[in-house]
Amino acid sequence: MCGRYTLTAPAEDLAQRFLLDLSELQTLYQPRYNIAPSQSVLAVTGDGVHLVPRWLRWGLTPAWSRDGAAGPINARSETVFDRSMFRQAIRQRRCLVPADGFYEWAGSPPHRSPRHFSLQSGQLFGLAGIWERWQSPSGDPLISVCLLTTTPNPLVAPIHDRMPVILRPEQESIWLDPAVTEHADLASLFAPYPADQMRMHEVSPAVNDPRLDTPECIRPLAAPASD
DNA sequence: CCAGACGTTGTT
DNA sequence: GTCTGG
DNA sequence: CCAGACGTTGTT
DNA sequence: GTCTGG
Repeated sequence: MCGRYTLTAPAEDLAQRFLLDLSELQTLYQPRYNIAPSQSVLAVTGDGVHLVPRWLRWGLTPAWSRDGAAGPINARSETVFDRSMFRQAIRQRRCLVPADGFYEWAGSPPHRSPRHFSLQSGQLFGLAGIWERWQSPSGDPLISVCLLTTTPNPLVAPIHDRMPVILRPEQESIWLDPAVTEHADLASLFAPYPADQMRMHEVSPAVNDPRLDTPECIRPLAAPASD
């Protein structure tokens, strides 16, 4: 699945890749090496014409929530159209969550071993997300987001049995098109991203602590000697 | 009909 | 063990 | 996802 | 709000 990710690119690259206004982005954006659930994350939504950046809480709080508690951080793409909790959002409130890497943990406690996955090109990519708005009895609306997951590709499979849905650039306009609401028109987007275009390396368990948010999080562990 | 849940992951 | 917070 | 708290009363 | 279970 996807419970941590990175967005380390400079604001200029991010603005160019997702067609966002740089000056608007710069007011809140800073590179992140350890983005965790419950935090405010950058998402890109579409109104059919423009791309709109939003800062959303990671952990979906549906409109009918009584207390506004954070909900699921992931939704299974295989069943997202069937679940009442996601039904409205998957049809009407899809978004991209910009990232340039994500973490998965291998093994069982107390020997869990984190890995960082990214594109071989090093480029930014868009994770498939859905969002919801919850209105507190008194106060500002809470807007939250949830990331879709799918089956792992051969690179991820040895580490985990799920991986996030990564959209290819040519799929992004379909994903963000409000006129598209049918499962049949979106199901093909949920395929695992090709393994031969991705890379992985082991990182320090220091990334376990969500308070650490530095380049150390993505630094490859020294590879074991091999000759 | 009403009541109550509504999600995923991983681990034991 | 389970829930909350980041 | 992992880390850390998990409680009340009364006092400062 | 919407779906499932009784």
